[in-house]
Amino acid sequence: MMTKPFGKNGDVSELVSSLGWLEEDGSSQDGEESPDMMGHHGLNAGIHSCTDLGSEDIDEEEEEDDEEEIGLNGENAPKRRGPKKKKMTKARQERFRARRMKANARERSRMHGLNDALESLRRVMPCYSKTQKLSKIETLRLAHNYIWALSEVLESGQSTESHGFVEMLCKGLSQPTSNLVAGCLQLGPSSMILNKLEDKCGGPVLGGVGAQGGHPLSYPSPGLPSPPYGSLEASHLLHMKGFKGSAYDNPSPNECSSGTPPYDGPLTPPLSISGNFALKQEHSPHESERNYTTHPGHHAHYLSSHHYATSTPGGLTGGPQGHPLFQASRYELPLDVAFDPFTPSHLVSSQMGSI
DNA sequence: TAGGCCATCTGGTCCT
DNA sequence: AGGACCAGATGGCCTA
Repeated sequence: MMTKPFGKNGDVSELVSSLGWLEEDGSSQDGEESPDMMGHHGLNAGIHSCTDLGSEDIDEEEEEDDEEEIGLNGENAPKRRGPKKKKMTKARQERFRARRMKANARERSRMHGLNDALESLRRVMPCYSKTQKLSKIETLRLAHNYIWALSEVLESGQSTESHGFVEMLCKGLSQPTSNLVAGCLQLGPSSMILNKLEDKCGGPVLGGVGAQGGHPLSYPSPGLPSPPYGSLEASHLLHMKGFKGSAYDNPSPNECSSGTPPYDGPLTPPLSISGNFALKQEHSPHESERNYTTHPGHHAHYLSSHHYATSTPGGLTGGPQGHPLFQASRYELPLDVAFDPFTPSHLVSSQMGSI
């Protein structure tokens, strides 16, 4: 397992040793579940945790000191005052290990449950592919956008086939994910919007297009750990170009300027979840599993070399030319990618009905 | 090689 | 006391 020496975060070995993690010769007790794993953590955490653990077991120490206590300082060492120095007897080590292993198993199980839930969420996302999984963060963002977009549909009656709908879905997503979503939607180019945006912003849109092959609507996102996060909020696009009456008339605090956080926090959707969605319902429940077989050749390569959508900066257009929503007229999708904005709706509507 | 994403381990905190 | 939840740390894997 993880075998990393102490020292990166400070000298923990002394602390560990004082607690009995190390044998007298200083070697680690055991391998996989060795408590020396604590040394991997920050020094502060390590210190606190170790000392806490020490005090925690003081009670039982009384009963075991007799059996295995080893004089660390030798026979002639002066007796120390104050609280007894904690020693990790073998029995305690065993108990600790058992406890820790149990906790680890629980934590694993918990995380697996979380991942299962995330996978369930992926399946009801507008764009689902078994092989090209959305990353966790992208899944959550897309889910957020999806709810938001559907709410907007209810609120304004906007078509789910509009560019705006896709733009809502893509808001704040990484370029690859945006490409995936837009590609799945099979939307044609919309250079008009792009051009107008460029006019407004006085140049290539936020450095996203051309040279770096970024999302035409993307802009730098210094605050986020992940790559090209940040497609320009759809509302910015349409609002500033006078798309009155659209779903994007809601004011946005952001303008067409640099430095705007790509995922600007709460996009509180209108809470219009009381009724049923008036969406296309003709898809069978299994349609989300259908395959798109547009360009199998490319797909094979794509699928073999990309696991997560977010790890494909070139996106589904397979190149540096940017977002297919505006720049491509055809899309290369993974073989098993399944998208339509309506497929999940049968799930949504059925679930909404119970609300 | 750097960066992104992930699983896992771990200790702390809170709750029952 | 034990479990759930959380966040930090770490290493592995993969891709550009």
